[in-house]
Amino acid sequence: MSDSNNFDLQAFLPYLLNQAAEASSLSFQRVYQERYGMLRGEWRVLFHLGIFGQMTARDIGLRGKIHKTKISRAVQKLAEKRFIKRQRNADDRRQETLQLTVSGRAAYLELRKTAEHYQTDLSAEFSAEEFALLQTMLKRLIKPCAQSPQQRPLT
Amino acid sequence: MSDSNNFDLQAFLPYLLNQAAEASSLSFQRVYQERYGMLRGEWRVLFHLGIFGQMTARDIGLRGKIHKTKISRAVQKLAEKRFIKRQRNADDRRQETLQLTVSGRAAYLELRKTAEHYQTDLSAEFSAEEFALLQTMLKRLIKPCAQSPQQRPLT
DNA sequence: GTGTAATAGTTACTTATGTAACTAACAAGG
DNA sequence: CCTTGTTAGTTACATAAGTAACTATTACAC
Repeated sequence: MSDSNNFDLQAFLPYLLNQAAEASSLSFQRVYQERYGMLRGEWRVLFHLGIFGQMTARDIGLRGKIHKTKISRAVQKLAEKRFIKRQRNADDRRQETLQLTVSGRAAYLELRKTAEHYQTDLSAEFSAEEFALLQTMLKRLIKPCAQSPQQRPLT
Repeated sequence: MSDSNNFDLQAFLPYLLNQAAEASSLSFQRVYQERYGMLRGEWRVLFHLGIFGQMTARDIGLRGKIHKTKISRAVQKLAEKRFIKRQRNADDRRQETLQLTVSGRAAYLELRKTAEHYQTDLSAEFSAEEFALLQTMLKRLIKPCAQSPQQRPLT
C-alpha cells in the first residue's frame, strides 16, 4: 500500500473543497466584479455592513476571519466608490465606524438578491435535506480547525 | 423582504465552501510548505505525477484544471528542488514529458501518507455515510459549473 | 504623571498569480 | 517549400495579497 498508486486526489477533501469553492464562486464573482468592479474582499466587507449595520474594521475581521490588511484595502476601495462612510470614533480615536452609504446599500441589496438567486440555483441540485446537511457539515469543518488570525493561501 | 437584514452569510454556499476549504487546508499546507518549501501548485503537480506517472504539463492542466502558467512555474520550482525530471518529447518537440525523480517520489509518498492521515482525521468528524455524501455533493457542485480554462480568484 | 504594553489601522516590501504577448514547434493546404 | 493557423510552454507586466514594520491612540502599572 505504501507504494501503490491508488491515491484519489478527487476525493481528498482540501482539494475537493477548493475546486468546489472555485466552481461555485464563478457566476457570483462575475456579477460583483463586472458590475461593481469589486474584489472578493470588497463584497465581503459590503455584506458585513449590509447585514450587521455599522461596524469597525476590527469587528468585520473577527466575524469574517479576514486579515486586517485585506480589510483596510477593501475599505479604501469601497470608500473611493462611495459605498461606505468612515467616521472616526470619538470614544476611541483609533477606531473607525463604518457604514454603508445610500448607494452602498443599493449595491448591497442588488448583490444580495443575486446571491439569493444563485443560492437557489445551487440548492436546486439537491434535495432540501441534502443541502441542509451539506451546510451543516461545512460549518462543522470550519469550526474545529482553529483558524489562524493571519489568512493563508489555500491548498 | 427586499430590505430586511436577514441574509445569512454563513449559509451562502460560495462563502461557506471557501471558509471550509481554507480551514481544511491549513494543517496539510503546513506540512508541504514547511517541510518541502512547496506551494499549492507544486504539491498538486507532484501528486499528479505521483498518481498518474509521466505526464506533460498540458495533461496536468487538463486533468487538474490548472492554468498553464501556474504549472510552468510549479514545474520550474520542482525541477530546481530535483523532484522532477523534464525531458523533451522526441515525437513533438514542443512537449516535455515530466516524471518524478527518486527523491520526488519519496516526497510524494511522504505527503500522500500525510494526506491520508489528514483525510482520516477529517472524516472522523462524520459518519461514513455522511462523509461519502459530502464528497458526492462536492463533486456534483464542481461538474455543472463548467470551469473556465483560466483560473480565477476565489469569491 | 511616566513608562510600558497593547490595540486599530496603514504602509512598505516581497512574493504570487492572472492576462496577454511571446517563442518554438508542428500541421495542413496549396 | 511556403503560408497560415494551432499548440506547448515561457516570459513580461500589472495587480493581488501576506508579513512585518510602522503610526497613532489607549490602557495599565507604578
